Parts: sequence; C-alpha cells; structure tokens
Amino acid sequence: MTRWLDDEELAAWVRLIAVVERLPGVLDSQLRRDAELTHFEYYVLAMLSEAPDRVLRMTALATRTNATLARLSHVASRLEKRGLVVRTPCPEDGRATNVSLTAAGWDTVVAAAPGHVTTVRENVIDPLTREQVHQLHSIAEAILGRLDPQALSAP
Amino acid sequence: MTRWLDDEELAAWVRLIAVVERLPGVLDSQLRRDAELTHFEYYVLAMLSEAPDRVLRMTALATRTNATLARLSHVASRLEKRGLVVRTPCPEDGRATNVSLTAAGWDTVVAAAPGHVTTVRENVIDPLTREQVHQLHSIAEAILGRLDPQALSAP
DNA sequence: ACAGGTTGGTTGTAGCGTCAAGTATTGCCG
DNA sequence: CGGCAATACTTGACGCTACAACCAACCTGT
Repeated sequence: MTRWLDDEELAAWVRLIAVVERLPGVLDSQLRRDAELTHFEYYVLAMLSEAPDRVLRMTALATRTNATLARLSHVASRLEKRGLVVRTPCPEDGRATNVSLTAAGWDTVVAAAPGHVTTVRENVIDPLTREQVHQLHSIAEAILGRLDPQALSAP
Repeated sequence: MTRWLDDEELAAWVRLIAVVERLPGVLDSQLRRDAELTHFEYYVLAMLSEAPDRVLRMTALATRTNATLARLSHVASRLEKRGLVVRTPCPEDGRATNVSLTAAGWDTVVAAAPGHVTTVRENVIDPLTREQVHQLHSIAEAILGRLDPQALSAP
C-alpha cells in the first residue's frame, strides 16, 4: 500500500521541485552570458582549482562534480579543446587519466567566480536567514545520504 | 567588491548543488524504468490530472511545471503523439491552446503515481524529520521567491 | 603465469532542452 | 479604425546528457 504525501510533505516537495527545475537555468544563463561557461563546466574548473597541484583523476573529479564518468569525459574533451584543461595518463595506474587545470583554465575560473558567487548569493544565500542556511545544510546532507551514500563519505 | 561565501554558506551551497544535480537523475530513471515517462512528463500529466476538467492552457501549464513555453510545446507534441494528451484551440482566445488529459493519459499517471511517490518518500521525505520537512518548505519558498517572484503568487 | 572479473575511461548515438526566429491573434492608443 | 506592440504559441537547429557498448589495464586465485 502506498503511503501518500500529506499536505505539509506535498507542499515542501512541490517547492523543492520548483527550485530543482529553475535553479540550473539561472546559474547556466548567468555563466554563459558572462563567462562562456556552463555551470557544470565552471564547477569542474572550480574543483580542479582547489585540488592539490590543480590535478585530479577523472573518477575523483566525477564524484566531486556529481557527474557520471561519461558526462565528465565529454566535457573534459571540450574543455581540453578550449585549452582550459589537459589530460595526461596517470603514471601509477595505466587505466587512469589525470585532468589538470591550465593557466588559461585558472584565469577563466578566477574571472568567472565573482559574478557566479554574486548570483548564488542573490538567489540562494541572501534570501535565507543564517539559521536557514544551517538547516539547508543538514537537510541537503540528509537527502544526499539517500541519493548516493558514497557521495557523502568521500570528500 | 565580491562578498564571498563563508564556511557555513559554502557547505550548504555545495550540498544543495549535489542534490540539484543528482535528484533529477534518480527520479527520471525510476519513472523511465517503471512507466516509460520522464519526470517532467509525469509532472505535466500530474498537473493536468489535478486541474478542473483536466484541462489547462499552455502558459498556465508551463508555469505550474516550471518550464519554458518552448520546452512544454515540444513535450506536449510527444505526449500527444502517444495519445496521453490532446491539444485544442482555445475558444475564448484565438492565440491560446488548451491541453487536456485523455483517458489513456489519466490511466498512465494513476499507474505511475505509487512508484513515483515511493521514490520521493525514500529519497527526500523520509530521511528528514517532520520539522525539517517544514523548514524545507520555507527555505525552498524563499529561494523560489528570488528565482522567479511570479511563480509563487500564481498557484 | 594466466583466466576471469573488476576498475577506469572513451566513444557513438539517440533524445531532450535551449535559443532564436517565425506566425497568428489580441489589445491598445492616437 | 488603422497601425503597432504585446501575447501565445510553434518550429528548427544546435548543444549537452544518458545509455550502452567498447577497450585497456589491473588484480585475484589457483
């Protein structure tokens, strides 16, 4: 027997869907307009920029960016063609490949970051109270724990 | 001068992104597997099923489903080819078109609903306390108010 | 030392979404 | 009442993602 959602659960769910559907569009269009980047591309570059030596293995980068390996592989190809990253075979494991941020890639993230952070602030952080930001952290973490238990333990 | 995110804000933001990136995939794959429907297609049918006479204008349906008119138009074409909805010109306004759920469309939503609700429960509602569900409602509403102020006032 | 299985990654294709342009109808304003 | 703008949608082309098939390198037990 199906346990349906009561009024409160349904209301929360409907709002969450709305955010999930609309937020990516807002992020993408700001970044595309101001930095010729997808939000996902930005996130890839951002994760690399924070990694030691600005290098990560494909698999590690994929989990950090919440993507499948196939998706990341396609995007890495495009970013490599644009000169923002370089792929090199991993010396320790012949199967693996390392992705590293180039100088041009670094400049691109640095240039894009302020505009992006401003959009995030305006649309997500600033409309919330400090307490709500903290609640959002716990809530998203709880949900993420179900969506992919491994995603939480890794970083 | 850019106001960067502090640790707490950043932590919340990173978790939110993870949910926003991963949740659609989970919903889509369950529905595709069990009902041959995209989550967006399901949502379109669901919104129609709750409307008076199971009919809505394209624009109204688009805002209810958080989509652009172009996206909805493409999806409506596909759903119409599958016999799940019908499009008819609106008598009162020659520019508008009404989308209505067919009997087959109704059967499809009814058949898909239990599995979908179960997935939503497992991945989103049940991992949260009742208080968190309530907090999520407020948080998502606040964010939505910025993403698209009109989306909140309409329904 | 090697067969079988697992892990890491790439590629092709088909489908969905966005963007820009186009059509048709309505409303408004002089 | 004529013209111009706004509204409501449709369409086509292009780009990105998911899915599945694939290959290569590693690892394990025997």
